[in-house]
Amino acid sequence: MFSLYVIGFPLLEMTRKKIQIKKIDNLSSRQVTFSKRRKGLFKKAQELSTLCDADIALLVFSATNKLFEYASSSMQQVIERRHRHTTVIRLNRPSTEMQFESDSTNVLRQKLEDKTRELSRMNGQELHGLTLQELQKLEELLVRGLTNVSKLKDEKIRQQIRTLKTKEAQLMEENQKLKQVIV
Amino acid sequence: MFSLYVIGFPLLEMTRKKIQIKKIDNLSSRQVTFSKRRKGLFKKAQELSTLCDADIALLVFSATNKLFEYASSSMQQVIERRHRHTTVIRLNRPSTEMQFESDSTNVLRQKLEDKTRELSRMNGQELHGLTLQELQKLEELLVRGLTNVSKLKDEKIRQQIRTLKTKEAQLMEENQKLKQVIV
DNA sequence: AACTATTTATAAGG
DNA sequence: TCCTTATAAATAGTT
Repeated sequence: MFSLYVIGFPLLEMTRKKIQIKKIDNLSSRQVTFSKRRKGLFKKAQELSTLCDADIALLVFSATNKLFEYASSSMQQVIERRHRHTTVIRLNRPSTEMQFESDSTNVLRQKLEDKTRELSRMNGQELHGLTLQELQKLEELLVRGLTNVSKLKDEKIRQQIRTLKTKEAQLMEENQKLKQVIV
Repeated sequence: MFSLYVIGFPLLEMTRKKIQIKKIDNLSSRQVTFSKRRKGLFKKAQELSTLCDADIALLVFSATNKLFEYASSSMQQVIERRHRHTTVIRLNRPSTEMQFESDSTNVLRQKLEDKTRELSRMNGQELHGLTLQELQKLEELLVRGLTNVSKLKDEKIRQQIRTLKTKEAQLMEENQKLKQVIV
């Protein structure tokens, strides 16, 4: 409860401290943190649901593809509710669900046409008929997409740099050894 | 930072205390708490995602049916991933049934699939297989599209403002005339 | 929206 | 995974 301090410095430990929010390097620490924080997150979700009468769904896929989920009512229910919510708002975009089997040629043609138009719009073309609100939605969509793409691109670049640095280190080491053999 | 205590009793306040996790009766307290805790929850979700490389989706419907959502990648992606996870029986390609279909249908299907994937990618999804160069191209495409959309949107907004100002001026003029008639 | 005492979550360590 | 404990973070009640 109470720490012993001398002019702001803890006497007993220096180890427990604030962490940066970035991917934890060490695998086992990452797993431990995942387990702890996941538990905390689920608790918070269910508290919010209870306290404020909110309907909440929480889906967590671990890096190892394990699924953990919580839903205050039922997952299916929340997902469907979201679907209703978003399809009302979306631009005239047919849902992304694939129903290839039952589609006739005409339906396929229609779908293709819709997708083509939507692609055009995301490329900033065929925007004439759109209302201000629809333009705003489209803009948001593009920003989100761009954010994701940029994030991944940066991640890839960083990964490449890491790989190159590792290689560099290996080569330098090898080089050293070779030099020693020569001398 | 430091409270004044006398043998364990706070001298200054007794008000802030632990709450029970049950629905908050008072509406405005409930709303405030909803807002605060929702923010906290979303933060925790995104921290967990970053720290542990987890893919997370969080859906919150307020008691007033307002939707708040967070997804570390994309909502659609996470929901579909869950679908794949939970539906054990999933046939990717019932190829035997395709024998009956005409070529043109298959061609259409292929095209539709391509467009769908392209759209997903513009939404920042399905990016796994892409190379750095492909990501860069995609990013440029998105930036161009976004620029166009934003430009048009801004134009529309300015147009609206001009229209409103014109109307305002007309109304003021009319107003003046009416006043003169009255006086 | 801002403030702060208190509660809660959690990082490091075992 | 569970336990412990110091510290960081969230937040309940108030202004």
